[in-house]
Amino acid sequence: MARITIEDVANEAGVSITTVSHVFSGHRPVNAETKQMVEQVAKRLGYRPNAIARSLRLRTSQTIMIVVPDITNSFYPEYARSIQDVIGPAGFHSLLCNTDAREREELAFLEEARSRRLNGVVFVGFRVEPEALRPLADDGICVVNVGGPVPGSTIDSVCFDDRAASAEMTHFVIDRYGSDVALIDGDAEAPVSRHRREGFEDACREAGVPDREMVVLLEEFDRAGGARGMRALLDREVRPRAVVCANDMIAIGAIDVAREEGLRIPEDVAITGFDDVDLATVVTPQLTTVHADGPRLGAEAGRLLLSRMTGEHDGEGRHVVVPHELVVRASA
Amino acid sequence: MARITIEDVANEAGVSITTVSHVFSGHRPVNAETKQMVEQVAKRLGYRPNAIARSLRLRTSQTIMIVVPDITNSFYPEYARSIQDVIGPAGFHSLLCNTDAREREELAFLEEARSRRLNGVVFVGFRVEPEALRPLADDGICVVNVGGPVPGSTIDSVCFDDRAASAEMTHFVIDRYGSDVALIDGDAEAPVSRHRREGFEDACREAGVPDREMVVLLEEFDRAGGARGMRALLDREVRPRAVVCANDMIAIGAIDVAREEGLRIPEDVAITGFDDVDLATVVTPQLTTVHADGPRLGAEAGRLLLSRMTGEHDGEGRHVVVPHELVVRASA
DNA sequence: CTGTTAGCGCATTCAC
DNA sequence: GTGAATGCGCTAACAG
Repeated sequence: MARITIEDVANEAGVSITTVSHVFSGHRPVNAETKQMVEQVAKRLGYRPNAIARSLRLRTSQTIMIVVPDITNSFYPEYARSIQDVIGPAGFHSLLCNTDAREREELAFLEEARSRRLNGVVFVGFRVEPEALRPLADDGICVVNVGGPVPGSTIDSVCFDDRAASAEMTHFVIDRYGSDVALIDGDAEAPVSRHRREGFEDACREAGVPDREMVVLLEEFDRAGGARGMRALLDREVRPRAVVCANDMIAIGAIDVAREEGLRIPEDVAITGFDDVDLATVVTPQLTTVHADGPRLGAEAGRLLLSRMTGEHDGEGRHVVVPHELVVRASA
Repeated sequence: MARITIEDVANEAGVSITTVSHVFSGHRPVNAETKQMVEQVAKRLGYRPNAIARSLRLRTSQTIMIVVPDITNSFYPEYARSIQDVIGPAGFHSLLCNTDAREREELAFLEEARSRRLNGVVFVGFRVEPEALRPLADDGICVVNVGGPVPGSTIDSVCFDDRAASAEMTHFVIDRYGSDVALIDGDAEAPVSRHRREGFEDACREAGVPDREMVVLLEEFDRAGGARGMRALLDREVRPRAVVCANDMIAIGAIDVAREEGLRIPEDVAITGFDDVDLATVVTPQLTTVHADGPRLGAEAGRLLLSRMTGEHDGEGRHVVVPHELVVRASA
């Protein structure tokens, strides 16, 4: 129960703690016999180096924090896994943190990252401005924002061109089904939703839909939100011919109620998603959606972060846009 | 860039570090004015207590580790989230760790937990015996194993009765479609798969299926594994009338290829899942499956862990079995 | 090749 | 009500 320390090992082995330290770190040559002996003693005693003490001394925890809004949306686990795949081999650990898209949690995790002297943070913010990341960068924490750049900082950023993608999808839908189209968006404030909404509006305007006739609903980025939105849409006097959804989960929810109501998809209503998560090919009909490559996004973010943490890159923040792709399947 | 320490604050405020420490901890009364002043200085300087130093001193990190085999299977994120929901309010943080069901990773995380002097670990092991948890318990780490108990230890455990559930499902299927039934299991070694396989075999035997005619395939616990398994099954001379799958992801994969082959479900083949993840109600036809309540499992695990970490309970490990339920939908 | 020593930043025991 | 001093366990000068 009383933890074995490096000192216990040193005493037992009859050497100094310095020697023990070095047999573990390899930072300086140690006599082969001594080394072996120390290793044996350590094993016998069940010694485990105290990572906390080491972190304190080294002033680095070799760990990063991955902040996501909803771990329940499979887009994020895949994305997170991909980050881990790139930073893990370099010897970094990671904390996966779920904010539920709440401002308080977002801020709390950011503070937490400072407290724990983390080496890096990859942040998907829904409530908090990217500006909130500046203090971290000032503390020397490497950060990449998933979203827009933070000018004049060392903060890197990665994103999809959500606005363009959403506009493309909307154009596609209008071409096929006419301008009687609605959007079920995911969230009033989150940057993603704003961008996807703007893209939708861009396309509508270009198609000559007057502003006042644009149908935009704000729900939540999940299946229940999609269901609510679809119900609201079906209650209207004129039902939309096509429904663009701000992500796949919403689209699934929309499909749920469309089918409940006996509507055929896409014959009666066309429905599109966004993200192209696994679910998209599980629903019937398979979702027409925007393929937003989560793993790719994560890998990109991981690479940026890693190059900064290793010191390979410093200076002004870089910005990379990950390409998306329209995937036309059966739902529209 | 140079981190502000408690000493900086003390100097700037013209008090001792002891005082600063106490205004933050509240562990001893501090003159109201002094207190306010210190707080102001701290804010102005952007002081953040160093959690690492604190952990070293206090010998507790207030954090736990949640180890899962596949963060990409939505069962686990939901489960993990639920653990966090119970331990978070008590002031504990958590690390979510993904092993990809690999022995090396499982062991590495366990060691990691010891190194980091974590307060608790909730472990879902696929490769490593529960016995491997003993050293953690010996170190004073609170641990709950998701699976069987570890006799004579302070390790708590939670599980579903996988074997019974699997047998129930198999019985149900045999009742409906006859004894021409196959199992696509998920993994040769993992305890879950073993139990689900045993349940399947129990039921087959009871139904009079001779051992040598039992069809049991071992694939992986994911969609691709299910697809492979189903293809193998369809290549056989006599195709099974019903296919029991060891989890929902496998079942989805099986459905994918059944539909590709133009088979009707359940008219031509019945297919069942296990877990009842979100996907189960997204596929067509909706999955008949065993509802294994991930959030409930997590909550139970979290409760056990918390009661131990707070010292409310100590002594012999407790074991709780979370009830399951057969959910009959359209696929069988 | 090995050991002594000085902190890393904080909480806390004594002493005042 | 406040402060000085000690040590949590470890690494890395520095000094043999």
